Amino acid sequence: MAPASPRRGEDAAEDERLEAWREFLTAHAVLTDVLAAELQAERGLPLTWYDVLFQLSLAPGGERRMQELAGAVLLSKSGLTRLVSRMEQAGLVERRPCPTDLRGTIAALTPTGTAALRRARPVHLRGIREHFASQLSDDETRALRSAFGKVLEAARLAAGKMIEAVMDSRAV
Amino acid sequence: MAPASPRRGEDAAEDERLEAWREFLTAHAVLTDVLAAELQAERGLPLTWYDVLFQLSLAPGGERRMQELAGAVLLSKSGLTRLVSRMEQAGLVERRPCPTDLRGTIAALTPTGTAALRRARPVHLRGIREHFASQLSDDETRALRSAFGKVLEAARLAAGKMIEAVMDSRAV
DNA sequence: GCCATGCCGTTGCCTTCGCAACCATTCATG
DNA sequence: CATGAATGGTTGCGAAGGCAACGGCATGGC
Repeated sequence: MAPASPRRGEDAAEDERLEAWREFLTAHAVLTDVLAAELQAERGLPLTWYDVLFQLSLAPGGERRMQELAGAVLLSKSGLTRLVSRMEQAGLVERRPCPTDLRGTIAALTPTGTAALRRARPVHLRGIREHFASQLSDDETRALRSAFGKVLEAARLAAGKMIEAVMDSRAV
Repeated sequence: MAPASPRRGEDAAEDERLEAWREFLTAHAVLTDVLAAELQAERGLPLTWYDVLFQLSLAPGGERRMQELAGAVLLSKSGLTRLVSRMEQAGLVERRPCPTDLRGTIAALTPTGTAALRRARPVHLRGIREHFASQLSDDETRALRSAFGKVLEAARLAAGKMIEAVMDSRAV
């Protein structure tokens, strides 16, 4: 733990980590761009729409409360209100009143929405595989999961409140 | 309808990778939110502004051509035009004509901008260390860099192909 | 039962960003 | 050189999302 010239080694290790951070940012930007463009080109579906359809499909009955859904797709409530309105107008989703809470609104998949998701999902999964998953060795996959796990845990501690809703039912 | 038994191992490995993808997305969302909020709260500086200041500080003379800078901060050229305009109005950056190309514009750090970066950098670095770098072991750091490197190469290739596809579809 | 307080979803307003059109300049080609 | 194609930066326009405020409803304390 006490090498002869500690600063040099520590700085180099630090630089590696900062470089990893920059690559992390770049990889995210490039990947989401490519995946969104593919989905749009091949299925005419924005990635945010896909995300909503998918999160709804995970829920029993294909329906969820607005607030809950907002957390799942990482949007503010106003952002989700408008996103759902656009999708409703396109016929992919419908609103209905919540029977147990008259304040609430439920967003639900329509048959059209279900069909759109069924058509889009293979395209998106193929993209994730092609551009991300297939690039990882088993070791790298393990390392990533371990690293992200720790990062998320730390972030939860640091920002607690900010993150609460985020990890709940968030999947590909 | 996946095949029953013979592909179990492969599917499990696939699921691990999709899980890694999901964590990747969540980690990015959470981290950038936290870091942006910290920088804004402690230095009143949006993350995008920091990014511009930092990229300029890397260049000799603290100045870069607009187009080049746009690539470095992952914005479209119109996006950068307006971002630089805002920062110019705040006095952090200045525009000057490019001496070797009359079409070009150079964005350059002002003393104020340099000072703002000097004040903000420790805060941001502390955040990256605290929420990201310090969570990674040396092995994980290596794995991340290797993984991101491959992902980026593949994604850029794919992005290139998409551009070609667009060109082709225009039937020049 | 009643009221104060808080939560849900929507809306107005604002910011940020991308695309495409545009002008000025450069470059390639004859 | 002359001229058509390409490039650099800005701008108009529109899409998307966050914040704060609002009205309707829920709920705990009395």
